[in-house]
Amino acid sequence: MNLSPPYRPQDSGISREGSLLRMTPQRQEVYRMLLAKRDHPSANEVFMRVRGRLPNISLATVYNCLEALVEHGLVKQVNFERGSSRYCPNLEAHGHFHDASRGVIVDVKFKPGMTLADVLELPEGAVIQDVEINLRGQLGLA
Amino acid sequence: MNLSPPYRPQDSGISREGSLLRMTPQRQEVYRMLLAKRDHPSANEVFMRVRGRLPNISLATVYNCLEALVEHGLVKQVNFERGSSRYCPNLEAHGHFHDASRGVIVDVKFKPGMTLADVLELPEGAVIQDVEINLRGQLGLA
DNA sequence: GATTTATTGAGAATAATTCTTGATATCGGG
DNA sequence: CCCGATATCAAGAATTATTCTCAATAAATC
Repeated sequence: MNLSPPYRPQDSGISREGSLLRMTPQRQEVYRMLLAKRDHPSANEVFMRVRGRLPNISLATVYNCLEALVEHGLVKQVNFERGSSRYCPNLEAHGHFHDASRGVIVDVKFKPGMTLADVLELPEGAVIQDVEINLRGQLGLA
Repeated sequence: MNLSPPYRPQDSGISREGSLLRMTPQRQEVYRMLLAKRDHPSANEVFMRVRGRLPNISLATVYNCLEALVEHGLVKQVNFERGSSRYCPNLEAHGHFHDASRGVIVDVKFKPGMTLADVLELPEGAVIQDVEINLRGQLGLA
């Protein structure tokens, strides 16, 4: 998979879910930025970062790209309370810890072999499509 | 604690957290509605239900009341993706399962004695103020 | 009882996101 | 390779849930 511009049709087809995702220059750059700095940026933050390489990109296009990446399973959308959505390229099952006083969100791993089903009484016969675990608080000193 | 109108000052003082909450007729009615039908209504749904008894209440006041109840720990605010916030009077630690095809949100209990800390590798020394667990999918036949 | 503070209701304002539209770009079939 | 069908883009308008502003009322405090 080639993520460098210029865009060439043969770059298309990145996806982890149903249909293929056409990897346009805009989507490439948005995805690249998410991989480069994994600090859970908002759409607007992605917009500002991406403008360095694509000065003509619009915020609406950033939203479109993020939506496409999320729909194709390359990126996770993270929502804390009613704040703006944030985006995370970590595809492993994990939660998020938000320290508002430091203004950071960090990934929280599962203990090896553990899942939510080990602690929750899931409804009988339920099919789970997606799980979201959000913690709020203060990180330790380190 | 008296939750019936008319409002009398001695009804004040309901709270599970820091300062006391003045239990005005509006807050009473909003809280009463949440307890009466625990289907995780949005602010607007609460507004419509509360109008039966308080025809002059405004949506802004419903938001104010919900905010006050949440701040004082009597009600939990539940957020799914970017939809409107929903409100839940179940104060036990629990998660929420959202079945979009049925349009319902159900509470999901923890297994006895279990907590998130049993499955997550929490950051060393972190102080957790709040936890949110949201599941999306389809409930079983029952 | 007078003064201060909190709450209410009505509507305006805000913020994040989505929608609309016309222009471009890509795809697939012949 | 050319052409119609589709997809994507950018710009700005529109939407939606929520918050803010402010004058009026109510309750708490002095």
